[in-house]
Amino acid sequence: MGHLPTTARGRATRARILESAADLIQRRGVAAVTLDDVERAAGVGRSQLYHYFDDRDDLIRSVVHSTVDTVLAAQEPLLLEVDSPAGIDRWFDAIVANGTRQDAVGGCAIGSLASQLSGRDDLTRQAFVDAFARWEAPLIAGLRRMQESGELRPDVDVTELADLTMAAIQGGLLLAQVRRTPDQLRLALRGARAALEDALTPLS
Amino acid sequence: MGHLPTTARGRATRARILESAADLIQRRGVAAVTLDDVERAAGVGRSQLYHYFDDRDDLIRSVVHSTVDTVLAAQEPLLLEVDSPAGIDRWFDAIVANGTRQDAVGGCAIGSLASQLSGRDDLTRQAFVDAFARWEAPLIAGLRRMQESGELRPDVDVTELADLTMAAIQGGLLLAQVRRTPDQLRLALRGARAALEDALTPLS
DNA sequence: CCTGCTCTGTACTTTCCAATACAGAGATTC
DNA sequence: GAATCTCTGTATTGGAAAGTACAGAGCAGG
Repeated sequence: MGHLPTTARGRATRARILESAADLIQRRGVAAVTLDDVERAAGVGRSQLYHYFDDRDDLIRSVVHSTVDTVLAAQEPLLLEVDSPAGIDRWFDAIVANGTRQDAVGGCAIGSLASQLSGRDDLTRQAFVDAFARWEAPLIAGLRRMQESGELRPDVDVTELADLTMAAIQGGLLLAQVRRTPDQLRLALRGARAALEDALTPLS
Repeated sequence: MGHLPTTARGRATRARILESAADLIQRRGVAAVTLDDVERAAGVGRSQLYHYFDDRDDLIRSVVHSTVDTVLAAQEPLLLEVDSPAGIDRWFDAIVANGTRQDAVGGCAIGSLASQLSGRDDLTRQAFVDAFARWEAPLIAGLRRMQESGELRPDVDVTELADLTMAAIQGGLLLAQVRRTPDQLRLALRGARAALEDALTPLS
């Protein structure tokens, strides 16, 4: 890992590099982004890149971590409320809305990176394992609260339900990316929603 | 597109190039595969590559088409029988088995390519739209037969059910690739299976 | 101010890899 | 069996992009 900045200016520069790189990668894919591109987009020189990052691979890894943090931070408020059907609906709606943004190519920022890079080395793959685990944790916690409060049948495995939901999200986003329409994402989420419905306790 | 081979030897060489390239790409990702790699793996010289393909991009496009054909051909016998719960189970089992193969990194050959390349140009993206459509068609047809025979409720939208299933498969395979375990794939498919179960006519 | 640090700008070197050139081997037709 | 295709091997070129060198600017503490 390259030098971490100590001054405010340094932090701003490093952040700007990561932001630009993440944006470019998100749009064009990891392979199609050169260091020159990043420099131009971030308005920095070559020396800055190598001041803050060891090499290109280090930059990519940093982008992965940064992207994961950004995505999770953006969803955090919603993820804390996934302990009711209504809360889950709000979360799903946000995912659909995000996947429908005009500027977005569609697809999941994390999922896209994962399928591009998880075959690279085990360290990188592990980063995605962690990312998905962090993403799933609040969902599992929310479902567990629902189970404890009696909303969810006690015999359902909440981790399985969460895994199933994550798979639906990822698959839906991938197909939405290919077809450039959120329809299939909506359907996939509806499927996950149905699985949740099944796990609810029959109306008391 | 480069010259199509006219002799048996030529066909064998072209096929060997495509096979090696597809294998390398599947394992390392499109970006990490060089023409030298392909040459070495296929045991051919540089001139062969440029004899059968215009340039690198043409080779990649050809790999995409070839991969789609291979995957669909491999599943064809099972896909023709997805007109009963048992047939669908057999299909799902095959997908899980395929994702669990020792040599396979996991992930869907088509899905991985799609998320790497669908952002490239519209022509490439369209290839994946077609691929998924071709893949989904026999499933839709099977479900429709089930509906006509009364096995499936008449009010369910079979294309929605098929879309949902494809999303589950893709998401499950992506997560299986990241976690290197088929567990999540199995769960995702179980979710799709449950959605199907819901659509069956209540036991007569 | 001056000393030592972090940070930045530019020009250069090196490596890698796609693409080409060209000659030679193998096949096919008449 | 000569002529002309298709196919193959090796060596080279050209360009792009990663990585390096080094000097200079900005900013702290004494």
